[in-house]
Amino acid sequence: MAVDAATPRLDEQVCFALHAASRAVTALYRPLLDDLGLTYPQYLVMLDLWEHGDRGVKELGKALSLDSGTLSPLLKRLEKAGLVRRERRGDDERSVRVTLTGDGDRLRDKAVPLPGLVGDAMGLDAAQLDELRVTLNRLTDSVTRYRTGLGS
Amino acid sequence: MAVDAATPRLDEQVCFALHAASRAVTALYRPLLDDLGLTYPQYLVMLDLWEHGDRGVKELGKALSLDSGTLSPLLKRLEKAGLVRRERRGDDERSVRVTLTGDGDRLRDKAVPLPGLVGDAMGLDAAQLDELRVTLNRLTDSVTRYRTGLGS
DNA sequence: CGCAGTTGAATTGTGCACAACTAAATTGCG
DNA sequence: CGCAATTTAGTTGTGCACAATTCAACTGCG
Repeated sequence: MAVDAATPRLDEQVCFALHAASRAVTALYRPLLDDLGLTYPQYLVMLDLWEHGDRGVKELGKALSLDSGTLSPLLKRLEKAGLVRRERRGDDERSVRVTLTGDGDRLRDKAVPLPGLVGDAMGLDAAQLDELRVTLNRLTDSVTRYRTGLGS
Repeated sequence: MAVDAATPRLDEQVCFALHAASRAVTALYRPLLDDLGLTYPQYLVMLDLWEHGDRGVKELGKALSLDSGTLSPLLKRLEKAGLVRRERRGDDERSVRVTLTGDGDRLRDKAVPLPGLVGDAMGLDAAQLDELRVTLNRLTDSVTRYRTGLGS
């Protein structure tokens, strides 16, 4: 074999395929989310709030794997847009509770059709999408465990 | 069915699984790439240069799906780190040729083991990784075509 | 009670992603 | 040739990702 046989090739890297796919999907969402006045990460936060209604910053961070350095300014922008309220909890002044406003709650209706549209554009059938999601979640779990110490 | 049956659920979204997986893999690379003095996007650029040796900014952008707004400052940082040279072409002064320096070329050896390490951490066997890569590339193509006009 | 240690959010700083715009070089057409 | 249209990088501005730090609020232990 040639000496450079081991040189990593860009188009063979799963990591690059992952990176590219993620950016492509975000780019597909962008014009749709523009109509709702949201960015993609803001949309993920709203999805969580629509589902759970009432969250601490810490809880959001855990659900989305984001830290306060990302969430704090993002939540301030959502607050400025009138979609959420942020208030210190009475029982623990350290923690901030994030709540949907009326506008934030109503925005949900406009968001309902998005996943269907995006799913269609992916060019995979329901079974393939399901399998992909399962595989990606396994990969994320595995990588995260690996990364956070435990070797397996 | 309940009125909220259609509310998109975060953990059912393929887009979120993609986003989370991509960030988890980048986070796994980070400490490894720190040893090479590279960030993950810089590593992708170096992969392309190790493979092709000599590239215009435009070519890099096409290969990595990045525009000059991202690449220009990134390439300047690589130049400052002594890994690449940037020079205007003689025959077309608009275009900038990016070349590896000796240090940039030598760094390749240190990068060879990375994909193997990361592949292991993903917890999937070779066949699953291969299938995942193919599926992601199909998805990216499909989404990109959809996004850039042609409906199919 | 008092204080060390922990926890939760925010801030700061670096770098990427991308849209919108600028500016220079080149191409091609009348 | 002369100029409009195109091509190529770079710049500016906004927002996300994340490390490192700060600070206040809380907890628990002596």
